[in-house]
Amino acid sequence: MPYWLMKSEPDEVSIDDALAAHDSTVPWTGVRNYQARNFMRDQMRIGDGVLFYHSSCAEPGIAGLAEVASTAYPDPTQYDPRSKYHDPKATQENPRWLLVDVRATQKTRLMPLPELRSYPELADMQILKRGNRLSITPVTPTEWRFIVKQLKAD
DNA sequence: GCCAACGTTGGC
DNA sequence: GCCAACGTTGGC
Repeated sequence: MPYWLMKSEPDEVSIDDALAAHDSTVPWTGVRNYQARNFMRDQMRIGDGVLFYHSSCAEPGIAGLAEVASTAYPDPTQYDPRSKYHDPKATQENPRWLLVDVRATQKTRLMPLPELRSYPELADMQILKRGNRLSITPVTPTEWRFIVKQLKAD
């Protein structure tokens, strides 16, 4: 079972927002990076584990756990001229951008970025690498188990 | 607000 | 296909 870390700006969709949504499920709109899109299209499967990460905020870090709840399908915001995610080059016949549904399963304590950096076990996490900007990154089973264990320890 | 890092664009 | 310019991300 693969695992993922997915960044969301809590001003847009926080873990609380996701838990409050119908079925605790939100469409992961707005991914506009080909590598992240390809992860969703080619590798994500229903039931994959997701670390719900808050980014671009006062205290960035892992804020909850979630799971992939759909396979990839076209992101409707690409067709909406009023959306900031609008892409004039996308057509119904040839969608450029995809999304998956994500179901939040639990809010955890916040595990802030400096704490993530403090664990030697997590030194190879993509999110911690210099210049990392990808909004979706794979997480190894070992990293997943370690993080979940830390989150449940208190 | 700053700025390093990196992806995309477009002229050639 | 190269690569400079530009735009965006995201932590600080």
